[in-house]
Amino acid sequence: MPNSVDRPSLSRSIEDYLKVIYKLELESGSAQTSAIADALAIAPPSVSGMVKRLADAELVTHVPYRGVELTEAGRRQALRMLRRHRILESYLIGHLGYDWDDVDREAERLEHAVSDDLVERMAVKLGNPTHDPHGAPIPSAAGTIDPTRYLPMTEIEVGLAGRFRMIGDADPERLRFIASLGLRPGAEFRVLDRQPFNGPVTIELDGDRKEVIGFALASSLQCEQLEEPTLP
Amino acid sequence: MPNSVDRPSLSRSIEDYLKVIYKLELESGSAQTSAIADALAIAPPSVSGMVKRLADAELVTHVPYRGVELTEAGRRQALRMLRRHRILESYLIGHLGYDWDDVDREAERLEHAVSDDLVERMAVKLGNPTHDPHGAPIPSAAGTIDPTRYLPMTEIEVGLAGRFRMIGDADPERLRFIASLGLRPGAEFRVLDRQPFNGPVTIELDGDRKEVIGFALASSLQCEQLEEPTLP
DNA sequence: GGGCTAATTTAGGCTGGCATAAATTTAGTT
DNA sequence: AACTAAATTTATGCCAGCCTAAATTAGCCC
Repeated sequence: MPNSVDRPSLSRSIEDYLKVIYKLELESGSAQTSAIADALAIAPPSVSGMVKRLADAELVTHVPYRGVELTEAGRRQALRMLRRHRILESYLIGHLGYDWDDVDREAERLEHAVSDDLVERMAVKLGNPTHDPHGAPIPSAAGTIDPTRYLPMTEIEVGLAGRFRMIGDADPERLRFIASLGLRPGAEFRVLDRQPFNGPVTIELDGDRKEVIGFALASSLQCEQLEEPTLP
Repeated sequence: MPNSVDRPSLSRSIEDYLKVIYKLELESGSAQTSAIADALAIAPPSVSGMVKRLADAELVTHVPYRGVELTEAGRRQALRMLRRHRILESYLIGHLGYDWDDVDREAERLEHAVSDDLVERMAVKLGNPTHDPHGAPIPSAAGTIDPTRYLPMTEIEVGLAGRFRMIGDADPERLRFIASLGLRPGAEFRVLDRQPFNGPVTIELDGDRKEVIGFALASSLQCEQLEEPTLP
C-alpha cells in the first residue's frame, strides 16, 4: 500500500525546524539542540519541546542529550522545503527582478505559503533548473538532490586552480561583497597564497586580478578543485 | 508627526478578520459577530474574543451586541489585503497559467506571506491594473479604490440591456459555470424575463443566445444597467 | 411592559509555540 | 574517581486563537 497518509500539513514552525536540521546534518553530521536554537534564534528549552513533538510525529529520531536525526519522512519534507526555497529564489530573480543578494528573505516568507502546484508551475517557467542562482542544487520534485560536495576555498591547495560553485550563506552584505569581487558561481580562480592560523586566502581571478579574502568568508565559498595536487 | 508606528505586523488571523469585516461592511453596511463567524467558519465566541483584540489595537470600533466597524487604520489594512489578493490573482492568471476559477485558493494563501515590495513588482509586471480578471477593482498602493457600485443582475429591469462587470463569489464551481455560459466581465446582455418569488432570470447573450440563470447565482453577478428605464 | 427567541458575550479549557529558572546529564580535567 | 563547565531537559508560565457551555442582552410580539 502506498503512503496513504495525506498532509497533516506541517506548521510553519515545523517546516523551519526541519530545514535547519537538514542543513546542520549536512554541515556537521548531526543536529544538536543548541545549534538548532542558534539557527532559529530561539531558546534551547523551546527546541527541546519541539523536538519532542517532531519525534512524536516521526519526523526525527531523538537520542536525549545527543541531538536529533531526520527520519526518512523528515528528510523528504526538508528537501521539499529546500526545493520550494530554491525554486522561489530562482523565480524571483529570473522573473521579478530581484537581486542575487536580497532574495532570500522573500523566499523565506513564501516557502511556507506556496502550494506544490505553484512551485511546479514556477519550475516549468524556469525550465526545471537543477541549480539556483547561488549555485546550490535544487532537489527534484521526487525528492532527489545532486549529492556533489564541494570544498571550502580554504581547503584548496596553494598553487592550484579552482572553480567557485556555490555560496551557502544568505547574508545580503556578504553576497554583495562576493559579487563585487567578481565571484559568481562558475568563476575560475587560482589560489596564490593561504596564510596559516586561519589567515586570509589570496586568489587570482580572470588571469590577472588578485583578491585577498578573509578566512571566515573564504570558508563559506564552496569550490571545486580543478587540478590534482602534484604528489611528492 | 507622521504615522511613526511601524509594523507590529498583523497576524494571519487578524488579516483575515479585517478582510472579512471590510467585505461585510460593503455588502450590508455593518459587520455582525455571527456574520464574521460564518465567513471565517469559526464559532461566534471566538469572534467575540478576537473583536476585543482588534478593538484594543484600534483596528475596529466595537459596540457590544451591535457589531464592529473598521477604523481608518483597519480600513487601510483591509484595502492593503484586498490589493495583495487581487494583484496576486491577476499575476497568477497572467504569468503562471492559473485558471480564472481556481486561483482564489492560492492567492488566499499567498496574500499573508508576500511582502509589499513583491506585490508592487507584480503590479508593475502587470502594468498596474485597476481591475482583476474577475472584474473587481484593485485598491491602489496608496489605499484608494474605484468606488463604482454595481447592481446584482436580479435588479436590472426586464427589457433593459446590461453589462456584466464583476463576480464577487470565489467558488470554483460557480466560476466555471458562469464561464461556460459565456459570461465574462465586460459581456453585454439583455434581460428578457425575471420571475417573481426569487425566481430565475432569463437573459439574451450575443444577440441571440438565451440563458436562464437561477436567482442565487444571478444575485452574485454584479452588473451595470446600460439603458434608462422608460418612465410611465 | 412581560416574555420569548436569537444573537452575543463571559467563563473556562485546550493546543502550539515561545520564554525563564532550576534540575539533570555529559564530558573533560586533574 | 571526583569535580566542574557546558549542554540539555524538566518545570512553569504566557499569549494567540480556537473550542463548548452557560449567562446575558436585544428585539419583537402581544
